[in-house]
Amino acid sequence: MDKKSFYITTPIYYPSGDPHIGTCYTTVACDSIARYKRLQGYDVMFLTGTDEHGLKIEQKAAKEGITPKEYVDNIVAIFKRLWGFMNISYDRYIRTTDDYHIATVQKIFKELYDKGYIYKGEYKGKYCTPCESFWTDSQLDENGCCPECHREVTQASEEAYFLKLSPFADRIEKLLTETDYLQPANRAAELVNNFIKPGLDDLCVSRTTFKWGIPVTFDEKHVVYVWVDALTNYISAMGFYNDKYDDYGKYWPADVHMVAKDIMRFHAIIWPAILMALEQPLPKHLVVHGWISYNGQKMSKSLGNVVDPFILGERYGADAIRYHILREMALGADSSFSNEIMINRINSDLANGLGNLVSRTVTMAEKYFGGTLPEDREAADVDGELIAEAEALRANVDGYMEKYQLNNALAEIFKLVSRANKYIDETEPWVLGKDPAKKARLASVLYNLLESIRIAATLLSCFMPSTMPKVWEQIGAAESDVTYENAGKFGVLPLNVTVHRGDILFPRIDVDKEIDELNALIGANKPAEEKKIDVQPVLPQIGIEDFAKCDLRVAKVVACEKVKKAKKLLCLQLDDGMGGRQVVSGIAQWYKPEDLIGKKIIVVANLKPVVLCGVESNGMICAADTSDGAPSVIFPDQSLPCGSKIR
RNA sequence: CGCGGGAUGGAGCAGUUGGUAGCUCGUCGGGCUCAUAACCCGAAGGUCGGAGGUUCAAGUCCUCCUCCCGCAACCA
Repeated sequence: MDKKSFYITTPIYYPSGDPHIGTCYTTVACDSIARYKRLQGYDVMFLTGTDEHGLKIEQKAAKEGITPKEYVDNIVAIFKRLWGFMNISYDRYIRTTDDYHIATVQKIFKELYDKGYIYKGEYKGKYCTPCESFWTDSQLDENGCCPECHREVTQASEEAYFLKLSPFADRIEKLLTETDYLQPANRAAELVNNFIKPGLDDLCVSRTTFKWGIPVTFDEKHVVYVWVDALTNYISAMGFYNDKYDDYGKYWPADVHMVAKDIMRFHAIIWPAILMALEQPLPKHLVVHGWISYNGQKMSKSLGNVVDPFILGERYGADAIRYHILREMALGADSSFSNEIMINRINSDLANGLGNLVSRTVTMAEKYFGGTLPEDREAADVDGELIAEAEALRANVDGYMEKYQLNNALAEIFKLVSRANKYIDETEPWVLGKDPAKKARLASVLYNLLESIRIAATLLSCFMPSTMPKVWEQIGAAESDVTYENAGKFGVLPLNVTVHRGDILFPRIDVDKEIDELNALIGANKPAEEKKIDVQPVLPQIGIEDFAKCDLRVAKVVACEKVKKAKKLLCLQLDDGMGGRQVVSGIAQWYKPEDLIGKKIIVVANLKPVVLCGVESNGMICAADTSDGAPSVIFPDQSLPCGSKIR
């Protein structure tokens, strides 16, 4: 008889940098679901991979003087090493540079073109000739110039292919609002209001300005632009329109695409549209999770607060990291990460709770019975509650797993761990141990504990796959005891089970000491990173007369406040030695008003006035760009008089 | 009035279809000693952002307001 199939995917990650804790979260969550489904007996297909084309990759590779393929090969190796390290049990790893994927994309592109969903049009935007790149207005730098080379851009257009989305708008809206496709469903409003109601724009799906992509077969100067390339990985990996695999009929439609909220839009709107155009079935669920923030801040490479999963995993073990991020992260919402929260969680749940429970139970079995329980038993009323909870656990966990609420599933399992710890206090086995007449009762108590542990550890093995087998070993459970089937039953271990005391499962961590050491590690990394500033090319030469046009002056900040309605703007009142002036500067994220008041700074005094967010600005404050994107205001010699001219 | 999310004991969060406000951590007190200074019990601590309204009854529904966080706009 055929097993029921279950197909789950992570996004394919863009290898423009090393993987971090956020990519880790998605992947670990998918892995745990995949393992749970396997435990339940499903025929699981778990797909992950990398999205390897695009301008950014091409440029990064060029900068390092290697081919794009060499560049992505290097990063993919890091991804795979991390997934190995984190025990990710993916069944297939797709790279969009694989031949079979390329073949699929080309066929799909041609089919959509033949059907009339893709048409040739004009792509308009700001174009930088030296970089051969188009930029949207929001990508341009502060001077309205190219964000890469900071030279002027021109309004230009190029020929490009577009995918029609409007024919699918109604169906997509219904998909989002009337089905359980999108989870959590409350995000549907956001999508509908922002993208569908204003009218779906046709999507640019090809480019001629870079080469690192999949060529359009019938128009060689075009390469396929990200959407049709990346999203179709979910079906090309199953052999759709290619000869590499033959599982499309078996696994498609996918049961779950899991993504972070930043790419929800593409999976909620564009991907269904592509499938509708291809007349293929739609995936069953799109599960969207939030971001992990670090000490309340958004995690970003430029802020230097990206959590490196390798460092943490080496210190605490992959399972502890897996547990922490799964336990802390509620499905829909963002969650904050900090070293302190993580260590406390590991200590209280894993070391004090589960690890200690196993330790004390196994120790008592050895101490009182030499490791092997006698077969005589004596039940008592207090046993009932524990046993009932243990027997009900699997069904409760199932319920949460169905809804992909992994944090709640884990909470449920740890309730049983707590209950078992309490049971030890209730039954006082150390008292029973002193009375030879209570041997049978003591054996019952320890057996009930071992059984509770067995059930919890069986279910937990999906979340912490490397540690739970050690638990099984310690409590004397055989492989046949730790099945899904047996996780729903109490009384599976043999009556005369033999335990084997082992190493401490999760060592307790000294919080203060550990945090100091982690901070030291981060501190050690910082200076090294600062050396890696991308030095920007020097602008074209100018004559001294051009420079003389800039009137730079020393001025003192006499007052400073945030501009209302603007997040990034500070409004400064300056004493420029000429009666004063008001300047608006986009540094509110990095400087507080009190940081600047009373200080002398350098101002470009003859800049044309502009109005920003309704406030007039007469000049510009000089600041240096730093490696992390934050400006660093230049403070001149504070004894200089206001109005001093700089040349 | 750009879109959306949020505001609940010290911290982080639950609160389903409205009916005595819960959980985890932390704090304080007690118990126990099998265990990884772990475990168990108890206590303190909240006018559920503010103001109105609907209702016998609102954290939970309606209106207005304040503040925070993403995205969009402004980083001269």
